[in-house]
Amino acid sequence: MGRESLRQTVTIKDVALRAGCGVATVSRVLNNSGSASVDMQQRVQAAADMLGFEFSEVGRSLQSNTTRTIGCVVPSLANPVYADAVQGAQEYFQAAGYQTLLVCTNYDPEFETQAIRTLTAKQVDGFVLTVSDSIFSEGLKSIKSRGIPHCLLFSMASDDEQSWSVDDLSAASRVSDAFVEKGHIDVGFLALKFKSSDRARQRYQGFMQGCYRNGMKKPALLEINEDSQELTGFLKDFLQKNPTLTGIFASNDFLALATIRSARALGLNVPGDLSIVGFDGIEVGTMVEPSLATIVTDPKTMGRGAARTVLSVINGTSAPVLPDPKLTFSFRAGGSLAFPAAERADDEKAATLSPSNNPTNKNDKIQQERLK
Amino acid sequence: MGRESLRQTVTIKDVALRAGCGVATVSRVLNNSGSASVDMQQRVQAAADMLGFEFSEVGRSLQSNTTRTIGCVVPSLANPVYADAVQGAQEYFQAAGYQTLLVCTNYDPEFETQAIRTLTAKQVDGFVLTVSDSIFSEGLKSIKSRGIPHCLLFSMASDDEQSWSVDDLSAASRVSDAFVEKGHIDVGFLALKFKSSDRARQRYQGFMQGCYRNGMKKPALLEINEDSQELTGFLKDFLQKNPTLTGIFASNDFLALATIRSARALGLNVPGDLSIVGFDGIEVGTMVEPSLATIVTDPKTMGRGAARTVLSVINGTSAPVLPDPKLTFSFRAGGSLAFPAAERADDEKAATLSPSNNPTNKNDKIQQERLK
DNA sequence: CCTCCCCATGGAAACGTTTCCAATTTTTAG
DNA sequence: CTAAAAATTGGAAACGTTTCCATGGGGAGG
Repeated sequence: MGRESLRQTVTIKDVALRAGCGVATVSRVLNNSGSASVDMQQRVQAAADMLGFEFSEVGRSLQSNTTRTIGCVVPSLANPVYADAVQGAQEYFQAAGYQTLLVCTNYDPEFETQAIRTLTAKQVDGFVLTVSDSIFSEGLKSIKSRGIPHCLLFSMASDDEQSWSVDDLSAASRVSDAFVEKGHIDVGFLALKFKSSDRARQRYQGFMQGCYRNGMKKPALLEINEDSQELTGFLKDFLQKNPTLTGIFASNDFLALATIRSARALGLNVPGDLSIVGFDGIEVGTMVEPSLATIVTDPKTMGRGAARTVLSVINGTSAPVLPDPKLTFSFRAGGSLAFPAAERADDEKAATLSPSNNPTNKNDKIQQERLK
Repeated sequence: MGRESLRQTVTIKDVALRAGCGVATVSRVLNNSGSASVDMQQRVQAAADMLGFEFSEVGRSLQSNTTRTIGCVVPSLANPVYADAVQGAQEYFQAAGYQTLLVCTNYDPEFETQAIRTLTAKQVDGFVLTVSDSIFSEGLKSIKSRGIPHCLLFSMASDDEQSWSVDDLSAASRVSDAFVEKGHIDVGFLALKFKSSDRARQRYQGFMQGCYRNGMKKPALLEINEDSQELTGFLKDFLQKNPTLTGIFASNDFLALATIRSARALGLNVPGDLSIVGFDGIEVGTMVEPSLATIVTDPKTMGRGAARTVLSVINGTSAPVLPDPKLTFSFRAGGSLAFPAAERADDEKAATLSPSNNPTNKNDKIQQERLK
């Protein structure tokens, strides 16, 4: 097509020519490094302005062996947890003069490896990443072996690295407390993409431990892989196989909301027939009726934290202290969790009215504040 | 600190040395360009593997004047519309071998300008952007004047450029139809950050036109700037100033959900005392009770489309055809919109039961399918 | 056996910067 | 006024690629 393929780009040479000096001088003036006479400064400035000159970061990168670019690898932006975390990281990087190269892996480990390889070739100065399996991740291995500064996000860290993440184990355990407080003994765990998510597995494990500790039954696991379209069918089967179940802990809030919908479609009353607890604490959880009982987290702070850590490694400054694991989450009560129907008569009012207006447990709220 | 600042990076020279040949040969072999003997190919391959060589994209970029990187500028990822659009664009770019440099402007025009400048310096090959004002955007001007391939996303395009966006005008007008069908005459418009969003302004204008066409009152405008914390207070004032209002069109779904919550906090019944309609069609809108009446859009497709357009400009291939404006949205009925209380008695059942299970208007659904 | 071609190969230039160093000019001190 | 010190300036190398071009060798056709 009629495309002018040569985008005229004005370089430091053009400026030097226009200003009648050497390129070294232009570089010094425009970077405020080294010395230059007032006259020369003006000539160079004028020439640069006239030509609309901008430094080419590519040339600079080649020379400085630095790109001021960070690779950011997350499973998906469809999950607001990651979207918020990325936003937090990006803002911090931007403020520090770094750009963010984003890749979504769609929870595919192979894709993750490939993406990390590409970003490495692009010479990113560092990485912030959520890997699907921090032990077996090829990409993470390669990053480590090359000694590229990095920080994990929502992934388990081994001893020699840092991770900003929610204490999934404790948080899930806390959920079992919430269930037992409301008299639930027999509850299930529902996860999407259990196989390819460290997080979901951690939560299940923590939940199992908590249930054990609280003397509850070992939670049955329902694992779905497709998008939640057919959730209703799966849920039906699940409930038939586990007829004594009174509650479900879903591994994230969307799944929890979808579960509420599916439960209703099956003619069940939430929380009367089935209590639901989510994980993540997305905002809409407070807007729905009944409000969603959930673990609330602060993804933006996590993202920002990971960004801080990476930059501290790059700059050789001291790393920010990771938050106390116990403060990385809090439990938010909500109308979706209440006493099972049999014992429910006298609690109905309290369960459906009070949590929706003031859903946050006071202690937990304080914790959450201190995290920021 | 004790940081090994020199990350040993193995270059093409090292490979050449190891393989006992010139750098040109290495380049040819590893790129499969030009010819090379079988023996040489093996030696080079072996050397490269042994050293763990990867091309430096920086060196390549300098040489080829191409970075295989696209700048992606959006207001925020906190809004799932943009998050989805970015994800769609990123996936398409990734598949085509391009990386995505992400910047969130937080709706700040100055920041937007700055970000575009930075990305330009980084020599991105193209841009996908949502600008806050497509007419006055400094950044957009500079992109155009430099002739950098770009495509707008959710922004009004001038004659000489392309934009993948929802037809806000028609969509908002369609909302007025929905209101009037349910017997509303006097409704308001609620927007967040009205000033700095093309979109909100377009929607208001379309809504006004639609209301006029339908013989409704001119919609009152409530504009809030802070995050929705104090929405309840603002809403109270607004309703007191406009006591005859029976419905509110919120400029996005989150705002709509927040409005429902605030309305309830004020003791109002939704939709009985106040009907609410949103915009965007986020998924949770179908999960809440009452389900949210809204305009549904397909941000991921939009993002992917913008990506396609940009790449077509870069490659000089023919641009994809933009979707018919009428197919960029559809109206989804929902329990949050019903006849006002006075006339509501006999519609109550239909309004609260039917839409929640099968919320999509049939015609609109077909349109939506064809958009993909 | 002699040409002529084609294939294989490597040297060197170019891409846009920064920075070292040497050369020249200006300033300062004595 | 002179010498030394300081400031100013430009040339050139280096960063990691790709690609143009020249060189040399081997095979095919005569």
